[in-house]
Amino acid sequence: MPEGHTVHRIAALFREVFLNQSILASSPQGRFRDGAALISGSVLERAEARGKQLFLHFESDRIVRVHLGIYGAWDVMTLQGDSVRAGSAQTLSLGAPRASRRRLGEREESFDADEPFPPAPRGAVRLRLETSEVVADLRGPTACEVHTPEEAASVVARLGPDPLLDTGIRGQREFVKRVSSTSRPIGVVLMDQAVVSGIGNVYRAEILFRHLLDPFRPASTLPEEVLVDLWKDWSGLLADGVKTGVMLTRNDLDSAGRKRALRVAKDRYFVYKREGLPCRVCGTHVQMALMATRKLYFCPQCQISGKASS
DNA sequence: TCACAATGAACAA
DNA sequence: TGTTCCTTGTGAC
Repeated sequence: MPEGHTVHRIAALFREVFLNQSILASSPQGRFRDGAALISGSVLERAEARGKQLFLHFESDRIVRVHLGIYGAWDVMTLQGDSVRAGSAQTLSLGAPRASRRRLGEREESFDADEPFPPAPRGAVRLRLETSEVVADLRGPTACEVHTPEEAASVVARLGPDPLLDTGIRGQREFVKRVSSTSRPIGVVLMDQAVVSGIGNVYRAEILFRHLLDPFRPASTLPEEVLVDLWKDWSGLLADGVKTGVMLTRNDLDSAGRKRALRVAKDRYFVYKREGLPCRVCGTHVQMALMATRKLYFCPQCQISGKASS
């Protein structure tokens, strides 16, 4: 996934292309046929992200909640250039108009494709949202459901603060309170969406490294100033991820290195998926351990044994 | 062709 | 703690 930054980008893109428009909804795959029928033809009134959850508010108090899970993705295709003309039957009969695709999910890409618009669904499309100029295909989500406002509210109520929504001191206080009230390992707690929204397996490992924290240390033993730093760091990383579409967590790069890392995934991280490779700071081999059923990467020197006994 | 991993989380026991 | 679900791309054969 699609960690928190991806979902905020999707919400922003949907506001850009779908807001206040009547949307055709369908489920080419069939597994969301009833839900799609409930909303099809109605106007999208709001599109919002909270952590990893996307909420699409349609008329008549119908809210579609989408959670991409570990490999869900949206494929968004828009007509380019003379979009209105290109979409007309007359132009279509002349040949395929040019479409632009943008995928937002486990990997983002954009490319041009010479194919008719709207393109035929490829693969298992759970939900297709469509106007005359834009098609968005959803594949592989963990959750895609139509909610009442009450049901949506109860989902939101179970989520920890999101730095993009809970700005200022309130979000920070809520984060500090929720983290410090549990003795579970900080590496587990950062992944818990009831504690803080939007952090996934990549950001978890990278944030812990950036603060030279032992992932196994009980959260309740961390000083408040460390927790404040963690919150501020997550806020900055999330904002940066939303802006660039990339999880670039290294803060040891010059501008050329940063530019390269935006292109090359292997250059983006301190420890994530770098098991056995030398730590970028101390050269010790990065280790991997399972934590909260997920692969956790860390530097045993920087984060555990090498730390001053503070 | 096939096994497997992947940025996630709900559920059972 | 372990199992299950969702889908696709990759890399080994």
